[in-house]
Amino acid sequence: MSITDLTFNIDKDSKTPMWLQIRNELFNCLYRDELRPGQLIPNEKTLVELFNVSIGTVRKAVGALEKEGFLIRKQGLGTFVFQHDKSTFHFAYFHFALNGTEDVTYPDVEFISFETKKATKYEAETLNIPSGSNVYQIFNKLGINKKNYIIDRIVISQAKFPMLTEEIFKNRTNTIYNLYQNKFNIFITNCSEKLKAISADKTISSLLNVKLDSPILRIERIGQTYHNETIELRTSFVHTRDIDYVNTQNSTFGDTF
Amino acid sequence: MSITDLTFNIDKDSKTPMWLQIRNELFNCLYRDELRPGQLIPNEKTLVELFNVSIGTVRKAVGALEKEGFLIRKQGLGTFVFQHDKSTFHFAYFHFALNGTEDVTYPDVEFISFETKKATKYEAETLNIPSGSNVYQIFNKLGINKKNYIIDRIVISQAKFPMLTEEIFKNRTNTIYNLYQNKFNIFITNCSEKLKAISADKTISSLLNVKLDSPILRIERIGQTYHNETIELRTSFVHTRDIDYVNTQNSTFGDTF
DNA sequence: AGTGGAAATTCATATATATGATATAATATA
DNA sequence: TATATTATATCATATATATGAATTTCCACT
Repeated sequence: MSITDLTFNIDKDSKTPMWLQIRNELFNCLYRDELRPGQLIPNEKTLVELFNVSIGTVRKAVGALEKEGFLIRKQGLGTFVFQHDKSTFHFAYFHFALNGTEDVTYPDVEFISFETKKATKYEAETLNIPSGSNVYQIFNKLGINKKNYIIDRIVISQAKFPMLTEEIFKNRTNTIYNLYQNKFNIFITNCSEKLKAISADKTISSLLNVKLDSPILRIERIGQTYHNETIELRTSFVHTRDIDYVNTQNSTFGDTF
Repeated sequence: MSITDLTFNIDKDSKTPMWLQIRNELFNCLYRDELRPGQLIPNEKTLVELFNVSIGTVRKAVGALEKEGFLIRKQGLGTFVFQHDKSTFHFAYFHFALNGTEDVTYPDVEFISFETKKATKYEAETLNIPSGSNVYQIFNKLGINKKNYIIDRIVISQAKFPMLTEEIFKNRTNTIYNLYQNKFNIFITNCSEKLKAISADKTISSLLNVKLDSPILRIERIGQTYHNETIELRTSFVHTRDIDYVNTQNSTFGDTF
């Protein structure tokens, strides 16, 4: 089923602007997977016919989704659905820079372990799965310039990643979100992070090679899909002696006004 | 000197689009203070005459500055220059939420101390002032629901805030950035934060009422103006037992692609 | 087979114009 | 005077259209 076979009804008299209706219809196509990551979407002329509006209105709708990051426009080529990739990963979800710099460099990732276990109460609640159901728990070690600073613990529902094995995970040739996207048809669109300072326990101190009770930055990240279904719970334990968690907010505004 | 008295030259043959040229001209008016915080800018028709372009081009330029947060459009009223205010502060620069919630509430602010001192080497470098020159150092205590969780230490150049006194600072009726804006004509437009986990020293532990060596989240925030002149160095020491530093990134992207 | 250039495709910029929505100001009316 | 109505100003949405820029495709020519 191609998107050009669908019919869309834009209500000219609705109180929501036509461009927003079109933006929402396109968004739903992304959500319903009628437009897949990396795919070329119909050109502007086709969209004009599909939605029966003028080209300016189509451009406003597509422009909105582009600003939101769901679409990528390329002059002379076409407009594409965003996809997770090494090139797009870079600054999107990795926030660390060496002391005194602002440069967020690509981390070295080293696999530690992959296991199946029962979800804790918190994990089950967060992932919105039955209490005690199976989850995969994966540990990674991340570093910069050959020095390890971060332990990543990933928890995902087994039910949502049915055929995932340690081999598949380890042998991926791209980012983890790219693996979710390409092998499991799960597309992470937004993340929320909560940071605390904690003391290193025995496990963390040995993994990060720091003293017991050293101050550690703990990041709980929740990765969600288009409609805020929580897919991944990722906890990072960071030794911040040599690196900083960097958060730059340009301009005058936060989330909303 | 009103902006309507100025003449602007938009080069129709330039490789930079006309809308961007207009956006930049308007931005420079903000930067040069020809358009001041809170001020109503000329209406679209006037801008059309001023720049000698069509209304669509003007709207694209203004729209860009609106997205960047420098301008606020109000239908039926006009377009205004953004200003720092209690209402705009709320989510912009305060990132903390009580455990288990996502709600970033307005903090209680309690004044601790105000003093003049010589800048340390790091402070002088960061603020780009001569080593050893005078700075104000201000301590505040921030809390939520009557419980204090955060110690804020503000360092600003005395030279840039010539007549600032403890009284003026304490008696402000709005946010600190509003004080900078209205009394000192200094407008903070962007912030960059660097976070680390550290151990509470004697001072911090007593101020935050925690044990010595408790894990503390330290945030170094740099506040800058339109053209990235660093104005303020603010260090927050946060007891994160009951609160989280929250960082939500909607959509798929970080700073850039 | 390889190269260069023209053509086609697609998004980007820009103009001109009309109508609608929203907030304020001015006016008329009770 | 107080209230309701009308007018005005301003931004928002939408259409129609023309030209430009970037990229790929294709074809003629060597």
